[in-house]
Amino acid sequence: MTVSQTIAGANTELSLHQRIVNEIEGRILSGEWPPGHRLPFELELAEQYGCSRMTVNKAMAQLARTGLIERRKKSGSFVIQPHAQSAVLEISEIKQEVEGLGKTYRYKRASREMRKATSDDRALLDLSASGKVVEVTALHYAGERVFCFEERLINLAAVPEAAEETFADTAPGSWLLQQVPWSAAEHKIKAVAADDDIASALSIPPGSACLVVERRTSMQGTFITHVRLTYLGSSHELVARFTPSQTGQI
Amino acid sequence: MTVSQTIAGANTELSLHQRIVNEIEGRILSGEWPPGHRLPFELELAEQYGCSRMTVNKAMAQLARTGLIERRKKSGSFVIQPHAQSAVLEISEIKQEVEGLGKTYRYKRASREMRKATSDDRALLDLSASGKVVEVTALHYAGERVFCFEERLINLAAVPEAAEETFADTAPGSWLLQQVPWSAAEHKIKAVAADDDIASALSIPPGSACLVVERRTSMQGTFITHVRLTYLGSSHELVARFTPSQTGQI
DNA sequence: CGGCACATTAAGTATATACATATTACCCAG
DNA sequence: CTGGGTAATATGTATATACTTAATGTGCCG
Repeated sequence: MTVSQTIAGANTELSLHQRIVNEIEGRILSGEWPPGHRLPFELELAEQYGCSRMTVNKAMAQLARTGLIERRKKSGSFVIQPHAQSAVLEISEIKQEVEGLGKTYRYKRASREMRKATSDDRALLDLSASGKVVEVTALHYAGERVFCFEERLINLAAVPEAAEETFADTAPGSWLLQQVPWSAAEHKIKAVAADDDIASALSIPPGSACLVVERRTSMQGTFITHVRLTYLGSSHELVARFTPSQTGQI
Repeated sequence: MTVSQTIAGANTELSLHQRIVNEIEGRILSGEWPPGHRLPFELELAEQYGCSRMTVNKAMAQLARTGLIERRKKSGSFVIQPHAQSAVLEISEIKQEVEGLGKTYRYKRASREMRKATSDDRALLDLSASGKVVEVTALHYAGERVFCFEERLINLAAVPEAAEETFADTAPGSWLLQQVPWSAAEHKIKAVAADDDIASALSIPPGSACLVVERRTSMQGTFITHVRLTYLGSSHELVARFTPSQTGQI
């Protein structure tokens, strides 16, 4: 431990390039360096911090990846104009969500059907050829109350193992996570009035406001599954957060 | 242009460390390297790619930041267990949203009031001391139709300039973007049935399902503004995407 | 046989160096 | 004054090197 480290205090045990990131981020967030402002050149910062250009470069590259600055050769680095607000939406599994509320979770399959893909199915899964699909509908309970109604389509061409699975006891969401570890997903979130089917499934009056989350999961370009989750509207909310520094960590 | 570059084809003009990121990402996404799998050591990868350890390190650091792998000294790097799905929700300004639909955008202020913060206001903005706030309600049109109803609170302690602004012609959202360039935000998304006020503002029958987005924007710990946007439910949907590679880019 | 010092290993950080690339600025010829 | 070629410049990428740090394993000695 050198003397300078002891003096530094709080910021100790942070790498230099991370400290540079933090300080620049602070200046941008505080408005000291407003959008459009040109930050010092790498060599200038290197001199200020008494380090090499490579170290500064590492910091600047990180800031550029998180979208706080834009870098132009020969011109320098500039604070970016805030465009669209983007926020990170954490979509946890329903079981965790329910247990997070302190309720006991229960799963109940309502129906399961295997069939040749209809034109509706093909639209939802972006299928060109006519393959087979499995459709599962299920209920997720929080305590005695229905929490969420699930309607799911699984593309059998992508997940042939789904033909053997009844989903009587396992929720298709967590089952699929075992089969297909990582994927890209596309979500649509909307509010709808409950139709008669949904109303009876959720035991609410027809016409009630419900939050609907539709997710389409793909892997390497082909769609695996499409799911529509219908929540009892007033009792459920999604939370999304935006913090510039963690952008990296989606 | 060397011969090898010409042969490479599609992947040309990608930096080596980015190519390494892509290939490893592919193996993880395809399931070839399942969660928990230990990837080759930096030195092994360096040899495979015929490059230095630094280059591999850059790639691995990026994968670690995006949350695809976890790195442990002396042990190696491991594919991470899939936790919660997180998706990036792009929340653009309403004007852009409307124009993206090919409709003409129009803004109309409904009311504006400056007052000492009530206890409700203080709860929404996390105010401890009793300061002043401005409350603005406004309508956003898409063509002839109301698209969205806005109810906004602005913390005057954080943005004193708001006292002088009437918001008769400028939407508070875009105005605030000028004043407070960068910030963190927290969103809640839910479905509600329109009460009488909302119903008359949006000219829909009371009880209709509406999508509500509530956003609380903070800077350096203090809350700037709270806004509730009420959309005509069935006509509007939010879209969120998850792609592992871009996690960095919020 | 148990515990602790020490060596080993893999990643983390930082540096100097080198060359590539994109873009701007400048200067000179027409 | 204008256009185009060229030099200067800031970032981008890659390398070899060196030292640090944390975790794991090993072996020695009481």
